[in-house]
Amino acid sequence: MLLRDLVDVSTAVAATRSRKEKTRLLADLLLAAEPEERSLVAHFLSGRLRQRRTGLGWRSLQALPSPAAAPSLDVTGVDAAFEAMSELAGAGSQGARTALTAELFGAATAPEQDWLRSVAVGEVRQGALEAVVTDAIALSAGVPLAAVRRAAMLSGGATHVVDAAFQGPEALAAVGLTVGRPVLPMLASSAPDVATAIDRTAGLGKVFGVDAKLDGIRIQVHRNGDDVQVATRSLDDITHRLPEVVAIVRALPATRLVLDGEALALADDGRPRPFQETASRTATDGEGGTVVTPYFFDLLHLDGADLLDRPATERWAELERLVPEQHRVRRWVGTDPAAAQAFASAALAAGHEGVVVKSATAPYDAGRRGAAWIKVKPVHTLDLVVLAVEHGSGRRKGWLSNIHLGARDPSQPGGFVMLGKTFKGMTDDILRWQTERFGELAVADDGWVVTVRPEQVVEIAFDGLQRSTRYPGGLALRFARVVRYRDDKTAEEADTIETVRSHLLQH
DNA sequence: TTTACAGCGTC
DNA sequence: CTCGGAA
DNA sequence: TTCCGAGGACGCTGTAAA
Repeated sequence: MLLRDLVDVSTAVAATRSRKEKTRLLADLLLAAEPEERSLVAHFLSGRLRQRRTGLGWRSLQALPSPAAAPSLDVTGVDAAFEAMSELAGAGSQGARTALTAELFGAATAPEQDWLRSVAVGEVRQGALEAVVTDAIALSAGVPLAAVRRAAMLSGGATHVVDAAFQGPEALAAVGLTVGRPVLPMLASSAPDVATAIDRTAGLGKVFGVDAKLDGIRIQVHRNGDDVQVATRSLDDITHRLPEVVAIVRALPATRLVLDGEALALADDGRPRPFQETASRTATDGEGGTVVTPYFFDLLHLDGADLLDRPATERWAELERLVPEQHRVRRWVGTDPAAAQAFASAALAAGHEGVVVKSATAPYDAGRRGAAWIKVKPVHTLDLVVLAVEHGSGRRKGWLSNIHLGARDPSQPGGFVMLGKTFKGMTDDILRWQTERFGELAVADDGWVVTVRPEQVVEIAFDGLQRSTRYPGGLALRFARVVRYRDDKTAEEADTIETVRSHLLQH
């Protein structure tokens, strides 16, 4: 299949907002592909390469050769080129990568170059990613969507099941949980408080569970005999980085199992260390000084029995039989909202991030973010001052979007210290308003960042503070988002860096 | 040999 | 990871 | 309800540049 055909479809998909129309366009292209190309085409249509890393990024794709006049590239050749780049390593590899890039992009027409750059940097914006492609796979193969979805979740993604889908419903149905092949993890939606979470997940009078929410990294552990694998949330294999987790799982009294949990670094007193320490340890090749401790909260398979479709209470019971308490997430089960709230407070007091309220009856819905699991985390707020704002891109082009946030700090030149940026929590109305407002306050514009007079106060919600080497205060906000602009406060009434530091002490 | 930076993954 | 818009 | 896309902070790794 010519790349041109794929790029044309991507352009058409981007041009319509109708999800059904997008699905139809994608399905038609899958049907037009040769059978051996279908999986690759599904990757490309999902906006992803088959290769996990190519070494290509925004920077290295800035300067490109002149585009070709006529299309000639085919999808298999493009995949081969990216594969070659992904295999480059060692001295001189950057030069070789540049040469391969020039060759590939030089053979591409202008629209093909645009698409190639987008897919390489992971920014294909066509209003359709894997979920819509999953619909398209079902439509083009003539099999039920639910069957494709389920197979995709259990095999780590839709692109893995394209061939099975085209073989028919029987082949799809045969795709099950396989020990040793990670499944997409079940996700949690969120609620502002425990009572709301209970209401949404169970309802009054029903049994539900409440898990402590640990601030570490998600791990999915598969064991087949002595063979143990550890996967991250995105199904990356990090087995070699976590030998202590491997040893713990290998010691469990079973031979075949799949566990879901969280791993984190602990202080000597057992309290969790800051997330950054866990992240550092789990991102490091080889054993570091920090030890990570696994805590499991679900069991998907045990010695030949798939537990995915069993109600949560049954999976929890099996988990309790298999895993000793010291490696299980703290869990409360009952019907009393007040007791649940007390458990949540205790979890916070123990240094955890919050809780996850869980349906007692729901199956393990791999890859889904539904009402069966609902996380609740406390929210902090500060009144900060906007120091600058960035021009938006994509659907925010033409608006001033990402704002730079400062706290009052008399010791700093200018009187403010920057704590981070945010683009979250802005409605289109707010975007319109702030575009006008910061236009009035602007004192400089380098084409990307507009510096403004520090006069506008904004109420910012955030999840916590982290140590920063980038920002002069040594602190940065985690998950900052706009709550509202405050026109009732002047910049002199905004929060100070000392107030911010006091938040750190509370935590 | 050391430093800077881009790419990539975690949340 | 969070949030708002849209189907 | 589900999906997408707007982009945040950090830290590790490998290569190029100093």
